[in-house]
Amino acid sequence: MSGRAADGRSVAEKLFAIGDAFQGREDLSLSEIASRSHLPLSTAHRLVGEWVAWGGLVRGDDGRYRVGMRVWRLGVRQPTAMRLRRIAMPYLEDLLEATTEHVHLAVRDGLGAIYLERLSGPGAVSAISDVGSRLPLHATGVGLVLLAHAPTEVFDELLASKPRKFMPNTLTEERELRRRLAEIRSFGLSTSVEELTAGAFSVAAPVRDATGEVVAAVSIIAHIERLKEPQFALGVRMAARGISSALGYRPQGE
Amino acid sequence: MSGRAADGRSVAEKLFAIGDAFQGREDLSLSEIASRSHLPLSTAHRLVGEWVAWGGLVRGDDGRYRVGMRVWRLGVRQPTAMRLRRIAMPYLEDLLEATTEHVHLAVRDGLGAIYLERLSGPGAVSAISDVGSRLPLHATGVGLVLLAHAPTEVFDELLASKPRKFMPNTLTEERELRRRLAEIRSFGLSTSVEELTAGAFSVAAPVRDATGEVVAAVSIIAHIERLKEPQFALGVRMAARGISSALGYRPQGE
DNA sequence: AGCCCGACTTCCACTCAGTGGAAGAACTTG
DNA sequence: CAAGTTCTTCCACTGAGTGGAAGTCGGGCT
Repeated sequence: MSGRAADGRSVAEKLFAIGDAFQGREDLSLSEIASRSHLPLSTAHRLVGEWVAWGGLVRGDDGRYRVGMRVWRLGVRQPTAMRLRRIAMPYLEDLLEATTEHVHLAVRDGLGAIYLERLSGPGAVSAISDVGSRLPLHATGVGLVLLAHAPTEVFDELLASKPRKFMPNTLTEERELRRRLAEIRSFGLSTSVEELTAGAFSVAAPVRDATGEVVAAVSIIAHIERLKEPQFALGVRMAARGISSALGYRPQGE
Repeated sequence: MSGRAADGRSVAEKLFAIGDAFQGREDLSLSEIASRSHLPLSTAHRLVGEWVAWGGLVRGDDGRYRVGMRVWRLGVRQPTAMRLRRIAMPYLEDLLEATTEHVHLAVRDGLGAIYLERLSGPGAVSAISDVGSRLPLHATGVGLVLLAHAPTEVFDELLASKPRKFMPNTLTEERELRRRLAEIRSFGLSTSVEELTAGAFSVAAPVRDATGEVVAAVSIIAHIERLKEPQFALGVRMAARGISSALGYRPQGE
C-alpha cells in the first residue's frame, strides 16, 4: 500500500469495517460511515465507492447509503441461516400465535447469539434483538441454552472474557453460571428474568439436528407480568421439538 | 499498491470477485475460488484469508470455503429483499399449494431479475432460478413483467445489449418484444412458453406498492403439459394482488 | 438573495502494503 | 510408496492506496 496508513489496517480490513458500519442501521451518510468505520473521510469516500461499484452498497437520491442486492445475494448462500429459517418458520409462526410476544430463532457464533429470525406480536416489549444482530450468550435466553450445549471450551472462553453484567439478574459468576447451565441441560428449558432487558422474561429451548447436536435455540420474550402463564414454556418446547424433528432429530428412549 | 498487479484490478475489486465466485455455489476449494475469481493462487490465498478473518467466509474441516454469518448478517440489512420476502411469503405458500410447481418472487436489477424467493413442489421441473440468482429480463416470465413496467430507458438498454436467444422462443427482436410487453401491460399477466427452459412454461404478474409502481413480480413455472390448467393464471394474479394489497396498493377504478 | 456551515468531492506527494511466481509442504489417490 | 494435486510460504519489487487540505455543493437561516 503506499502513502501512510495511519492505523495499520489493510485495505480489506477497511472495506469490511465499512460493511460493519451498517450493523443495526438501515441507511448511513458518508460521514456516518467514515465515523463508524474509523476512517478518514477521503479514504471512506474511495472505499465506499468500491462497494457501490460492486453493488454491495447503493447510494439513494437522498445521498444516504444502503446495503445493496449484491450483499443480499451473497448472504443467501450462507447455508445454515437460510435452511434453518425456512424449516423453522411455520413453528415460529405457530408460537407467535400462541404467545403474541417476541419469538426468536438464534444460533451460536463464538461467544454471541446471532438472531436468525424474530417475529413480533402487537404490544410486544421493546426489543433489541433485530434479525442479524448478535448478542452476548450469557445475557440472553437463547444464549444460555446455546452455551449450555456448547463444548466446554466455549464456557471457559466466556469466563476468560470477563462477561458484562447488564442487569442485576445477569449471571457472570462461574459457580452461578455452571449451576444455571446444568439446570438448563437437565430441564431442557431456560427461563430467564430480566437478564438483558428490564420488564421482560424469556423462555428458550434447544433445537437439535439429526445427529442430536444443538444447532439453534428458540425463545419467546414477553412482559414480566405474564411470567406465570403456562403457554410460554409449553409453546417454546413444542416449537423447538417440531423444528428438531423437521431437522431429522429422533429422541432416544422416548 | 506495490508489486505488479497483472490485470489492473484494485484490492477491493479482487475481494469482491472472491465473493462473486460463490454465486450459484455453496462451497468452494481455494483453487476453485482462485480460478473463478481469476486470481493467482497466492493472491487468492491472502485475500480469502482476509474474508475468513472478517467472518465473511468460513473454512470447513474439509478445507472447503463457505459463506459465513458475517455476510448473512450484512445481507439482512438489505431493506427491499427482506421486507418483500416477509410480506409475500404467505401468498407464495398459498400459490404453491394451488399449483405444486415452482413459485417465484423476483425484483428487477438493471437488466436482470433477482430471485428473492423460490418455493418448489415435489416433481417440479428442473429449475435454474436459485434464491439470490440473477437471470436476464428478456428470457424469464418475471423478467418480462418487470421489463414491461420499467422506465423506457431500460428497454433501450436491453436492446443495446444484444440480448441472447436461449431457446427458439426467446424473444430478442425489438418489434416482437415491444408487442409482447404491450400485451403484458394490457393483460396484466405474462404467459411464456419455453423462453429459458425446455419443457416448461411460466405465468407471471406484477406486484405493486402503495404508489402503484411495480416493485416485484410473482410467477409459477410448470411442466408444459399443464399449460391449459386454469389455476395457474388465476393463482398468480391473486397472489400478486394479495402481495400488492399488503404493500398498500389500492387499485383505481375498481 | 446572500451568507454561513456542514457534507462531500477532488487532488496529489509520498511510500510501504500488496503483488504473484516459485519453491516447498501437505494431502490424496492409486 | 510414489506421483500428482492442492495449499502454504517466501520475498524482491513497485505503483495502488493513503489522507490532509482545498475546493465544491447544497441546505438552512436571515
